[in-house]
Amino acid sequence: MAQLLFRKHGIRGVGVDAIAEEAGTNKMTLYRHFGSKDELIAECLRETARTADPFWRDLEQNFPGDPLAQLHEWVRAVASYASMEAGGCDLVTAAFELPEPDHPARQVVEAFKHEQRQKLVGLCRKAGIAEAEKLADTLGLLLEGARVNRRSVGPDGPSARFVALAEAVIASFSAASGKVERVGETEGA
Amino acid sequence: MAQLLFRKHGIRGVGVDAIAEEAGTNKMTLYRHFGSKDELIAECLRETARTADPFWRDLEQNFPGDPLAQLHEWVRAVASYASMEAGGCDLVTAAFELPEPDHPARQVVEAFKHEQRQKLVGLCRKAGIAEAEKLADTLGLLLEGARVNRRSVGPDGPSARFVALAEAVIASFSAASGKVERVGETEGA
DNA sequence: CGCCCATGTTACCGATCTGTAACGTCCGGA
DNA sequence: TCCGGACGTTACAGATCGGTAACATGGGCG
Repeated sequence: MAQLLFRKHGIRGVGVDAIAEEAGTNKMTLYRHFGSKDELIAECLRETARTADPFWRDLEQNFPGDPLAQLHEWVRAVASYASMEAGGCDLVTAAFELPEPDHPARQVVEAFKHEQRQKLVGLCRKAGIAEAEKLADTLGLLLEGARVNRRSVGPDGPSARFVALAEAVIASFSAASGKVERVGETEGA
Repeated sequence: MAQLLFRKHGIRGVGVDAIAEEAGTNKMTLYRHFGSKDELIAECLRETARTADPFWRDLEQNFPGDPLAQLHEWVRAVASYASMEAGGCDLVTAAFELPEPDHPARQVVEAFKHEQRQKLVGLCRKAGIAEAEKLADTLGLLLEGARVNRRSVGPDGPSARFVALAEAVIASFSAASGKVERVGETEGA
């Protein structure tokens, strides 16, 4: 997958020749299929975005009818998903590296982000959170921040504590929703 | 400032000629001063990082001896700081665009991130927050996520609600610290 | 077999990029 | 006035990149 190359050298730092070689083919075939490097990038991101679908499917399948458990599992799963190095973060990286507002990759990124937010809001709502959108946005930004922080300062920074931080946020929103759960579980420093 | 060009076209999308023209000089002078484009980038980021110093100075100066007020002002200020388009976000962008682990710019980014985290932890501690590091990391990741989200999906996404989300988090940590303040202030959708 | 079409290969174009060389220019200080 | 150092300008080298043209190859199918 070309995403590995993009991650290592940056999208602009990878030539079409390198992509073709990594894909086991050659440049001409790539151009016959995608027409341009920008379209190739967009298709790569579409495929990356699709990796989130089985993720949500497993969530519903492993905890059917228990949205609160799904929410907690969401936290755990996104944290461990490829050590937070893949998925949404690659899309954000692309958005950073391709600032042109009309780049085909940007529509992919925006659609993906909007879709993930909607799913997370729905999960929070079904879990009985009063301020579902507020919690979903908090968790979404926390996750995005964690992924970005990991990429900028390494895996030993604050991103390593994402699960604990997210769980604390969920606990406070659950408490505010009247559902008295165990809150304030603190982990060792 | 070359950061404007970097923001518009990406670091790798801006040639040294363009930087020189924007700086009102020419390429040779830039090379005579910085030696290479990578060093020029690093120096740009160092200067960008320095813009955070007067920010913290103003915080201490406007609310002397009131760390809790400084914490709330921190939230408000980082949200409005250049509409969240500058500062730390440029450093993160650079880290994304320059994946080489030994690039001189990466040390600048890591040092800046670590320094900002230490300052925020200190502020939370002085504000009487029990789990100061936990709150500081939550706020830091929230901010990072908000800046990144704004750059990837535009200013109308979840990043627009950063202040409300951060305030809610601070309130929950304040409540957990025993300081009974007004919590759960909700803003209109 | 003979055809077709997807793929592989090579070479190339034009543009752009980092970085350098050589030379002209100008200004401030002794 | 003279000199030195910083700056400006032009041209260029070497490399890489996106994208294209022309042609060879090979396998599936009638």
